[in-house]
Amino acid sequence: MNFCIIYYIMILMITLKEIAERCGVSIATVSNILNGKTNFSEETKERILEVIKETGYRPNYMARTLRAHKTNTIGIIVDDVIDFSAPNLIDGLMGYCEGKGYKIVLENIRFYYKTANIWKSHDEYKEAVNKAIQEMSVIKVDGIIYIAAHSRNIDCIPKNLDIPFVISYAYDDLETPCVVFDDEKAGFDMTEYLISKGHSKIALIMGNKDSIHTLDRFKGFTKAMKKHSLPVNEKWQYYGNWNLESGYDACKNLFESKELPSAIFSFNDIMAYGVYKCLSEKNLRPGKDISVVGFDNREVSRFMTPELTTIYIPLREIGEKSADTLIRIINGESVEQKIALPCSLIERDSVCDIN
Amino acid sequence: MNFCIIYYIMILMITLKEIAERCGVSIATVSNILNGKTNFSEETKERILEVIKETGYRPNYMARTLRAHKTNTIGIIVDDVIDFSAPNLIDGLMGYCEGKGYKIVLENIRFYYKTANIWKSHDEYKEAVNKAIQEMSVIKVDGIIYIAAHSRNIDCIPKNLDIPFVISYAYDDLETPCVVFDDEKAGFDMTEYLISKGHSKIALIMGNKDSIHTLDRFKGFTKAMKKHSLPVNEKWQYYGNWNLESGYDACKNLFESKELPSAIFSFNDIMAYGVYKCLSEKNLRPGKDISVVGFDNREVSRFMTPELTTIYIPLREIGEKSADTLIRIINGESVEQKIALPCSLIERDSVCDIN
DNA sequence: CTGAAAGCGCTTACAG
DNA sequence: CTGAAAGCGCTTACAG
Repeated sequence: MNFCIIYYIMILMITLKEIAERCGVSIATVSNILNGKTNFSEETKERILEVIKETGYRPNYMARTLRAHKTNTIGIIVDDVIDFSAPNLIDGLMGYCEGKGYKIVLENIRFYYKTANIWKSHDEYKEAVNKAIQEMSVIKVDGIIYIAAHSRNIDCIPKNLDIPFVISYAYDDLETPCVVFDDEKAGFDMTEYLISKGHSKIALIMGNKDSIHTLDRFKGFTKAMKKHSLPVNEKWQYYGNWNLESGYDACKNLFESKELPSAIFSFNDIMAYGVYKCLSEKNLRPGKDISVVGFDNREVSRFMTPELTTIYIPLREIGEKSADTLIRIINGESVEQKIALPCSLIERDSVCDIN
Repeated sequence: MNFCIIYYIMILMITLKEIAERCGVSIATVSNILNGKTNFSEETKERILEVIKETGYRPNYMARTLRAHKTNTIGIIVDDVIDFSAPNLIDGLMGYCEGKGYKIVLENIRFYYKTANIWKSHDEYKEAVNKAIQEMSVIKVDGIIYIAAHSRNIDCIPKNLDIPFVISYAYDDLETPCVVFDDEKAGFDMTEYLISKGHSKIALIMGNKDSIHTLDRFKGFTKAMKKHSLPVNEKWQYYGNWNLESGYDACKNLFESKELPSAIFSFNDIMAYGVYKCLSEKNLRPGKDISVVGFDNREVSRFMTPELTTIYIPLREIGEKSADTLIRIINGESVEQKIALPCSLIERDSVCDIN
């Protein structure tokens, strides 16, 4: 039965005109009823609705939007779909859009892939984003959401762009609305958690020095330490580059210090895994001899032994909020310029209470 | 400079008519030149191309496709973007389409999310797929690719659908072209690899009993054993459900056998991780006391200690091949009905040579 | 080599 | 309460 209806649409391609003929009315009448205009006799209205249902008629999208200037389509430009945060972000976003009757067009910049293999300069990246925006503009999307792979200043969105635009997981210099998560608070919360477990000697394995994520998490850490009047040992602060090896190396260096910390706060789960590796070589047990925490709640964090205490980033929620914000803009409502969603701490078994 | 061009398009919205006026020719002439028709005086052609470039004119997509019936858009219907295989599949596919000048529209069925939370029956799923296909048909995509989350008979594609259609990562009863990977050969290869390392006593921790993946990998295993005239011990064969716990449980049960195998072939990496867990409780070292191999090459396989030997599934290649197949169909070329891409074995440190 | 005109399938004032 | 008509921005025979 379902199938029959589909056949109709695809093979017969019924038009407004035919519906009108079958009902003995004008196409204007059918169109108006279809668009929810009122003031029609119940009789004609019912007859038309009946025929529409029978035939499985669906308006021609191209014709409609050629006139009506609204496509009910939202464009997503994503830095890279293979980034760990992208799927959940996209899922949250699409789930929300679906509920509101929007279609999704996707452009994949392939940021990681291309920076590693193809792109020679930042200009090339900018050009790719511009091209993506142009594509979106050609098909007249109602709005665009840019999904970044990491927090940074997105500097390639044209000023005065007349398409509603929202940035997800990053921000820009202009007044473009953005939805991010609260790195600083997460850094603060994790630090306070460690302190609550009796840890005052906390080592840091951070990300790249110029990363916004590094900066903000560090700010949160510092605030928490200050709040509890705890001294911060700069010798225990390392910069990594988010990958396993850098976590491993940092941990190794750490053990050359005279005094050792009781806990290691790694700014992502992958580096925390490097720490585990290093500890195991030294016959030290994470969560027993020394506490370790991560960030991101990557799949690997559940598979580590002991399971890693970490920070959950509300990816799905960021996606939903981004979509909500964009749709508000489309509808002419006012929105906050910057929305920072809170993370939450996932307590597992990698921290011991030394109180 | 880039930006200026964009502004033009978006704000001024130049039309064919205006180009024609500026050049002192008819819109038909401009349109024809734009569409690569020949037989025009070099002079007019140059003048028109010049003005088009100057103004940054781009044809109105809606108007063009309303007439021309080709959208250069491909629809992707994906079981679930948050499935582990989806991002690379999508990436491969989009990379290929981009190169060929196609746009991508995405529909996310949210298979896992919905089966777990919302969907009550298979019919609801079918309806969702039908709805997605309808949406695609309304916007007149040139073709559709269905990306499945696991191999199975996709039974909800309308027969005689007049839109080119390709199934990725699964297949159907009809003659719909599909691109999958060769589970059986991968099972065979892994088994032969273990045999080459001196293992003849091989335990199996498989997936669900009715899974195509389970069936095919098992078939490959059996073939390899037979080829080398090795006996198969059915007591060492367990069915899991792909998750950590089932791998753990199977391993635990295995150790109640009188005789123990020298290697365990887990049909995915996650269950292999459960095996690692179980072994560590028994103070047995994977890769030393007993060999373990997995399947999928999930991120976690690189993070296990010792790193897991596993099977790489050519996700990106499947995506590319699917796109290639679809575009061939769109262009009226003939294609193979079923394409099975080979996997490859990734040798790491979880197998010891006992020759 | 170039252009007038019909038409793709709709929406939207406007008239009655 | 309903409909004739213009028009969205293009493409495509067809005529010259």
